Amino acid sequence: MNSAQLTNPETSHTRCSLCKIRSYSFCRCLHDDELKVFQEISTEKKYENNQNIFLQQDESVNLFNITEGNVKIYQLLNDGRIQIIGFLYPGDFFGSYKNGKYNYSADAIGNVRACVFDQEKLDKYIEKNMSLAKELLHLTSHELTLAQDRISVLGKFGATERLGKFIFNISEQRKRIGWKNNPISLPMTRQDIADYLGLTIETVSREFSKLKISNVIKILNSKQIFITDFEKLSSISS
Amino acid sequence: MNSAQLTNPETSHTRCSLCKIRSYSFCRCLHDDELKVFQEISTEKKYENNQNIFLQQDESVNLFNITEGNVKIYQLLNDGRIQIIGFLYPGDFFGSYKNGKYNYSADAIGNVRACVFDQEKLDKYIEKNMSLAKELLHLTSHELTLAQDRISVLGKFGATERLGKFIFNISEQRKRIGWKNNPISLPMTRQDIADYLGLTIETVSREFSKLKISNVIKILNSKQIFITDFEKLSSISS
DNA sequence: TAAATGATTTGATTTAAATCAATTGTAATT
DNA sequence: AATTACAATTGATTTAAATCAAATCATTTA
Repeated sequence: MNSAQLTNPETSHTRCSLCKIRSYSFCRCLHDDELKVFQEISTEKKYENNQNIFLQQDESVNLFNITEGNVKIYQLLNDGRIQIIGFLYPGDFFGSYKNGKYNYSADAIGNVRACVFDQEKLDKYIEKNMSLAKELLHLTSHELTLAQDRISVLGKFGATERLGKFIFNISEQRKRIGWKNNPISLPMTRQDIADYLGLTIETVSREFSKLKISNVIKILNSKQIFITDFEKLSSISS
Repeated sequence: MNSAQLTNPETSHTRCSLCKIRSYSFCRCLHDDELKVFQEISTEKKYENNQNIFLQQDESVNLFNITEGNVKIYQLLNDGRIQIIGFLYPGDFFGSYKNGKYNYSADAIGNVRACVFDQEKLDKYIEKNMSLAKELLHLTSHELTLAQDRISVLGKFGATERLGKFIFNISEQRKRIGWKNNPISLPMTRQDIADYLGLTIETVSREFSKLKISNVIKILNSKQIFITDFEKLSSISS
């Protein structure tokens, strides 16, 4: 459950240029010649299902970029409650910090590969590459708008709207990264969804059943759902 | 309620160098010689109480930096509900956007002065100034951690914890910008606090009363509160 | 000063979601 | 196939916060 594996260094000289998710990732702004230098400052690591990537209280020394699989980032409140901040997908980067500590913990959902950057090295590289600095600024700014939208969802939406928007957003996100967006797979558990939406597992389950009964979705199995009525789903999601 | 005033251009050549809040603001990273060029790309505007600064559906052409007063940024949901994303103070910048539109609306609370930047001009300036680019990246990244913390509050905290943390945070923030942090003034209305905390005005009012009865705070008047027991307030805020 | 308006507080009732409890479903292990 | 363990669903009850309603307080205006 610990100690991630490094990929074979003999193949790593072409790692970035072969990377399938680069066009969704912050490194998309780099030219081929820049890429050769850039890939020297990161290594690819593998994580298995439920493996912890870092904890909130850890010294924040790395930044991560998902190349394969899903990651959940979450805050543990001091009485044990969990709030999942986000589910991350290939191309997403994570590892933001406050006062030298990470601002959340991160766990792998399923098998995960990620580019791991040393924060100081990345910082030095950014210093010499304005386009990367601007790309990171725009991406972080975009992350901020997503977080702000989520504040509205948690502050004002009811359970039905929350789950509706959750499913709708996942479908949109799948389209964006070029995956099939109809039967969609939900890699996370019901408990994870509940901890993400600020609800309990029972409420989430009931809301899934309501969506099923009102013919908005079909539940193929607990991790595969088919959206029957996009129109209705969209209107439920406010 | 509209059309903001420009300050006298004859005094503006020293505006940035005289600016009292620069040490809390993103422009703090600029040297005196850089400042002379920098202040050419912004103008200072005044807004009065409740005046709208921009709307969510507006084309996002400007970025703002508060020099005086308070601003609330909020999202209007399509059925009229309001979620206040944040209360902003001198030194805070705002105006983040998604797809060319602002991601929220912004109103003045009381009298406000703000530096107004043309987004394109600022972008061009950033291009030539790496330290400003990095400062903005770090600041945006910090904003993101604050938004993530707020997601946890709205997802998992009850009414008592929410108001407790709200008061506690304001006190901390006042300390940070060098203002007195005990009798603290709350420039916003109870309705605003409710819309910020994802509660109703009645619940907020009841929670204020509970804090008063349990001798955590004294309510001097509805907009001035004195914190009697920081220890207890801190523990309530989880 | 009185009237009027708006903001805030307090009380009574309702409701959406949490909690408590049991059951069903699914996958892994022997 | 039976056993175990875990995940998900469904039902009954409780509860925290919303809603509905009225009273109080503060500020502006006549």
